Amino acid sequence: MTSTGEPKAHNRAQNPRRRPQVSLGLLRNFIGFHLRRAQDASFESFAHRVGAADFGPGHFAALSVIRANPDINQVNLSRATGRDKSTLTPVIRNLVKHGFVQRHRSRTDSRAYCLNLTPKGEHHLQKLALHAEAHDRRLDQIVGEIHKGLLIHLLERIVTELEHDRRRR
Amino acid sequence: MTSTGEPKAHNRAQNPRRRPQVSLGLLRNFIGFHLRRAQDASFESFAHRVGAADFGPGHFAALSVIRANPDINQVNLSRATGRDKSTLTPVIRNLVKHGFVQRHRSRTDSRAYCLNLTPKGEHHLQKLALHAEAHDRRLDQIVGEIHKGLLIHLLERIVTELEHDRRRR
DNA sequence: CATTAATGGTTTGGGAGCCTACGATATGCC
DNA sequence: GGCATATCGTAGGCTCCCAAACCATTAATG
Repeated sequence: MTSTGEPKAHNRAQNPRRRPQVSLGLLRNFIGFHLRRAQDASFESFAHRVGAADFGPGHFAALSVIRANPDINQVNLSRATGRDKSTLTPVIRNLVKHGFVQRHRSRTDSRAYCLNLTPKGEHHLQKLALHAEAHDRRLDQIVGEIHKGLLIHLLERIVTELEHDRRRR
Repeated sequence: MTSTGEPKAHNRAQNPRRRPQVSLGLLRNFIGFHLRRAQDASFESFAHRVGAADFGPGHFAALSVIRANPDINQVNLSRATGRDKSTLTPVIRNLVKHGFVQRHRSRTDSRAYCLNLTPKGEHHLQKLALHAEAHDRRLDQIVGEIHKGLLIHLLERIVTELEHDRRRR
């Protein structure tokens, strides 16, 4: 009898306002559930490091990929970061407005834009990268240096395999 | 020169409409990024298995925890599933409306509700669990039986450690 | 060429989630 | 008992995301 909704009065005196012990039931062994929890926690931690004044992780991902792929267009950027292209529209508008990204039409395909970092964007990304590295060092510390490679490998396998499933439908 | 935005005409003939090779840059080694991708992929795969007709993973998580913790209240449920209590309000309303969950006021705390599965809810959860187990078996297959325990352990460590950091702020 | 199909980008609509504020009740401390 | 504080549940507002519809342009096919 766990009685998580009906607290017993007698043990509140021994240990006031303690968190009740809640069982996860079936969820306990489900990878998907733990993925979600870990992702939420990681996101929150990163956002806190960067500070609400700056931008969210989405901006960091976009800047990072744009930097690594000069003249990338928005569809390829969206595929690389795993966000829908329509999600990227306001993000990029913001980055351009702040002068971090410069955008010009492709000369070989007049539908597409070419995205590039401005010097200001480079500088901003470097600043963000400091936070991101600190964040990642903390994660390294948690999972252990030895396991980091394995963890990333497993996560990548999950992504590629499930997307492969999806394509086969 | 990767040229992701300016496709060269001459290699399109050799290999038409292939996906351009995009570098992740700094993101490559960031655990947080891969967590997000894996979570997205897992979520999408699960949702597809269950089918849009039924409910999403959030409902499955709620039902699973309610089943494992009779008379649990909404705050404890929200903490166990990692969702804000206000997020749970419409979810629970839905579950009650469909007759999966029964809700009554606690007799020792008239603010709180006591949540329990109805027989119909039990049956529905069992049906969902079949999908969830198939989904999880696929994930087991991807990460390998050997690594599953380690993966879940690492994900749990990330959650507990980062939440510990948060509490120390 | 002309017509059809595919692609890049934006807009719109809806869902899910968080945060804040609030009313109602409970608890702690005089 | 009486007041301050904490807690349970809900409502409103906001952000983020995806999916579908759409326009403009490009590629494929006859």
